[in-house]
Amino acid sequence: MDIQEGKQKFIESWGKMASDWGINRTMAQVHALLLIAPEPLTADEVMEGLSISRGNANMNLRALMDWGLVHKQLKSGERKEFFYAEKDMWTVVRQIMVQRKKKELEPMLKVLDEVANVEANCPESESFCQVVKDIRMLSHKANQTLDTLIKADSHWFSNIFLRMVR
Amino acid sequence: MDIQEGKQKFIESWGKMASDWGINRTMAQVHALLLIAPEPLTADEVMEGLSISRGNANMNLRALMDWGLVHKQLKSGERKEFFYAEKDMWTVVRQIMVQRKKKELEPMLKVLDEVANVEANCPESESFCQVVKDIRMLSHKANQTLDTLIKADSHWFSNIFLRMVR
DNA sequence: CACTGTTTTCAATTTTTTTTGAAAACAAAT
DNA sequence: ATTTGTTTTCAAAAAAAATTGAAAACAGTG
Repeated sequence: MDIQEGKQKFIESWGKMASDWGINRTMAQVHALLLIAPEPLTADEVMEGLSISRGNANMNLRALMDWGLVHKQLKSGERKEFFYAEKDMWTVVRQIMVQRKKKELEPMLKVLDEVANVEANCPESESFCQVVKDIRMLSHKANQTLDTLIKADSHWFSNIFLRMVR
Repeated sequence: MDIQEGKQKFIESWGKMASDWGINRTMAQVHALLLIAPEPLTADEVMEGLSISRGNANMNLRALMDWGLVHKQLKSGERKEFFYAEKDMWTVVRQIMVQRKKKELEPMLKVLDEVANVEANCPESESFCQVVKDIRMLSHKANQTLDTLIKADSHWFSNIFLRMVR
């Protein structure tokens, strides 16, 4: 396998994994392309590199910026915009946690909390209340854990892992 | 909100969260329905309860059994099959980790390891090699952590959380 | 202001994923 | 071996998600 093949494989694989996790495949491929690019790229280079349309490239670049995974760079003199990916992987992981927590975990927690108010008249529906209670507890724990991880720095994060694995 | 509304909301919300995470929404709704059911349900009750077709119900029940989240029960005398969900939430989480690790993390790791063999001639493509190296390390750590969590029992798991959050 | 290179938008199209439902397969009971 | 109640399969249909591309908007420049 040469470098070119390797890059190709990496981009594909990153896209595949993302789509398994409910993230637009192309968005992840744009991300991968920028991650391994030695220099910031223009929208045209992204279109070219992945054989996608201008609209698609633009939308996914914007989405990546919303996620805080990609940034825009303006080169003085140049009219074009350049894009580069955040390369610190701990920051990447953190941003993903921030976004998914906000968009997915928190709405679920809200519903669970609302539903838990029904629990007052619980005996009527034993198993429902028990399940809600358990999931609610687990989700709140997960939420706390995420908060902690998000605040943690990379070094601290490694420690956590070590402690768990030991 | 009454119990009935509460159940409805829970099923919807569980389905929404699942589809955000790349899991078939209906599969999660079937799961939710069985989770809160006080007794095992037949395929017909699932169809009825979620207004879905027989084929759909059957496929998603099977998928849930493959994931180890739902089990089949045969009642002696009865011709029909009954289905019930695993209700221990730690087991549910564990099974989900097992499956997703196998289907998603491991293939990605395999690709990263292959791609990493290119690293020998790395200086050619500095940023690519660096990114692969970082992601590879992080993924291997995540993999180890999952292995540990999967082996852990519920009590141990709570401890981990406490240690992290503290 | 008019020109030019660029980004953004979004309705229409394409692709992917999910769902349906009827036919086939299966299995218990007679 | 046939009937009966049930589950499974899978091609076709429907629904959802992603993508295109051309027009509009935008922003420097002369």
